[in-house]
Amino acid sequence: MSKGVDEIFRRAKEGQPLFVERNALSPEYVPDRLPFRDEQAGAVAEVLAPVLHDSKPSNLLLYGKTGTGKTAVARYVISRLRKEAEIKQLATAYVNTRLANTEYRTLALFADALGLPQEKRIPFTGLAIGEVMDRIFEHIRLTEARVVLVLDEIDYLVKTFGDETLYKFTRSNERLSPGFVALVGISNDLKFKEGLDPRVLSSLSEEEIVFPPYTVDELREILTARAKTAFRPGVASPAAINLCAAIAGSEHGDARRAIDLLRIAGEVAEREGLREIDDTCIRRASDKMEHDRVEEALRSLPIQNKAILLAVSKFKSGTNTGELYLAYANICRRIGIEALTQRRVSGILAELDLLGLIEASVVSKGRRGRTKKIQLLIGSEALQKTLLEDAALASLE
DNA sequence: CCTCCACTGGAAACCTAGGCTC
DNA sequence: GAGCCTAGGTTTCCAGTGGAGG
Repeated sequence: MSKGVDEIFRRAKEGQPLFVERNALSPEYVPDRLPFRDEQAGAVAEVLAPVLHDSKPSNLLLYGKTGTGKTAVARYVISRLRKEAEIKQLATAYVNTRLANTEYRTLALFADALGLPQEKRIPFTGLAIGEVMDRIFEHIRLTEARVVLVLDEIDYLVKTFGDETLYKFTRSNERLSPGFVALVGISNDLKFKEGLDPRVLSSLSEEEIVFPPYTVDELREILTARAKTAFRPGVASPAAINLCAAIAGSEHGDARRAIDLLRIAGEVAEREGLREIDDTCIRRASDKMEHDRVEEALRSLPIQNKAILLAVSKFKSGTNTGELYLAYANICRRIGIEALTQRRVSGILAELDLLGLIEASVVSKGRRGRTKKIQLLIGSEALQKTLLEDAALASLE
């Protein structure tokens, strides 16, 4: 055991660090220049420019698939805007509505970004949505704040909670003058406008900018630029960068994935004590990303979902809802937790399906009824190993 | 063509944990 | 402290259903 540790330390000491600026490959990093996005950045800047003359800019929608640079462009332009702006009351906020997860928390994060005074702070639960809204508007009115609010993954907000909140935002500005709230919406979903109230739509999409996916060539150039700041010279060869760009490019030009891949490949190479990133590192990084994704998903599951998954893993060749429920109830008994109802278990199975951990499709077996056909999509050994790390399940050894 | 199984999945009610105001 | 609010997970109830076997 200790030999392995020593070995790792020895190698780490001998090998030179490959990174000089690891941050340049982190997801939050906003580079000085955004290659291939000059046009879009310029367009965003043009829309927001009126802020500099203290008037409210048009609301704006940014469209494009994941990893096409929407968020980066928005952040980039906002940071430049802050630099230029002489108005004291300028406030900018960025909220990712999917990460915020609920309407309430989206508003709470927005309020945080505005810096509401201590006694007006939004607690993480307990207030009516309307009350939160009132506090925010009240604050903006009192401080005469000029606010640019970026709502990332706005399609998620609308899809799950409706467009009520957006409607209120778009209608609030009369009351706030001379302050205002300008919205910058970011959406992955090109069709999300269809479900929107026409009044919201016309106000929200006063301006629209579309972000096309990156081509493999563009990805390559982006990676080359990032690699130059991130690594020592010679660490990331053109061939290595090509491969990263190709792997990510085959998944619809997602720059975020490409950058993650390169960073992780660099970490793999560093740990191995290599001088440069080779193909094997990249392949392993690619596997690791997939593996981490699954493991992370497993770990963060509630205990009931874990018990259900564990029950699924007992059936080598698939099972159905009724049979699974018995196995699950048995596990619950053994670890001493209350079993959920079959209705709920059925719902959780659908959630696990959505996460890509199992496949649960409805099949009809004629006289023998209708049920979900359930199949594990990941290795059952790895799954059990990860799940049994949970103290509550450990007694199943 | 009809039946009837073993569920599915929608709807509504309920519960808990948190926080508000008075 | 009472009585109100919310989010989010769960239970209860139940009408609905695809298709193999009759």
